[in-house]
Amino acid sequence: MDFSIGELARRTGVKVPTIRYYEQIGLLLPPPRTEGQQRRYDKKGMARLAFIRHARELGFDIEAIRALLSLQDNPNQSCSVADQIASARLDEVEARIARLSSLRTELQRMLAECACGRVAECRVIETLADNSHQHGQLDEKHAGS
Amino acid sequence: MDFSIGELARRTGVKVPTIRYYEQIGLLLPPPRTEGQQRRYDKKGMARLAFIRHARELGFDIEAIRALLSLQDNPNQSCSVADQIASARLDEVEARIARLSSLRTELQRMLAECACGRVAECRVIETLADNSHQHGQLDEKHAGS
DNA sequence: CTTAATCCCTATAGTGTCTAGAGGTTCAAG
DNA sequence: CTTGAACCTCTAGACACTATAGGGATTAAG
Repeated sequence: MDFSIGELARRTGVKVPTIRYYEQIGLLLPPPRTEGQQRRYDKKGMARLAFIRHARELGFDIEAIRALLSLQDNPNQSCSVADQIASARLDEVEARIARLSSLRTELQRMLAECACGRVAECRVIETLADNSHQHGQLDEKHAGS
Repeated sequence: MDFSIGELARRTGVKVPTIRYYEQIGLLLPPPRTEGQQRRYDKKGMARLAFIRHARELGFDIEAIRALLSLQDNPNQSCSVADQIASARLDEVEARIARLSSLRTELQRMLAECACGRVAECRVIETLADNSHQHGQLDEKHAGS
């Protein structure tokens, strides 16, 4: 009914050192140990790790996950905070898609020219170098693998 | 017509030490200096930096940006080289768009289904806690801030 | 022309999120 | 009871910044 860190890694797809790292930074609670100091996990620990992994996949940063976990831990409060976190993330994702789409168009244009044997006149910089940018925070800095 | 590093930082939203860092790693060419060794930038340098910033926001890593800039820097290089770089980047862009689109879908669904009541019924939390997900690779590792 | 405030310089060290390695210990299969 | 895979801690490295220290340059006011 309980299993080692390697088994947990296999079941969740999170690497062993990463699991230890999450424990170190307090995302995972220290699990019980065997006599020989090896970690033993149960279903609950596994669910928590799966939650973290899924959230990381969606691009939430560690602090956002910490917040989401604390909501999960006391489920009697309103979920508007969770909503807020998720919709902020959605906004980011949508903005990103829009920009990537215009970059895609430009790269396609350059490739099309190239195919015609013309020396591509590269406008990648102009594509993204619009000065109508907002100086918001850059994010997704640390989306994990 | 030319301006200091601080002014450039203000205009592009890239922090001063980051600009110096980009110069150090060769993404930005060393600009001319004043008598007193202070950097002076012009419009062209600014466009290049704005481009780098946007590309980082979109999640390109430094090496990818180096490749994109090299398209810009030597427009006379053989079409096949440019083609290779551009199409590799295009693949990356399209993969990124696909990934973000599915994130968007999932985030939208999470939010739509959340009646915004107690956390206990919160779809956002529930969706993340759902352990029936596949163990795909995490990506977007180097999305910029 | 002096002075003070503000900016800039280099160099080094620290951050977050992992990931990899060394060197040693524990566990489970046989 | 032996052996080999898996575990342990600790340290260091990768990436892309970010902050700090200690000092010099530039600019606006007086």
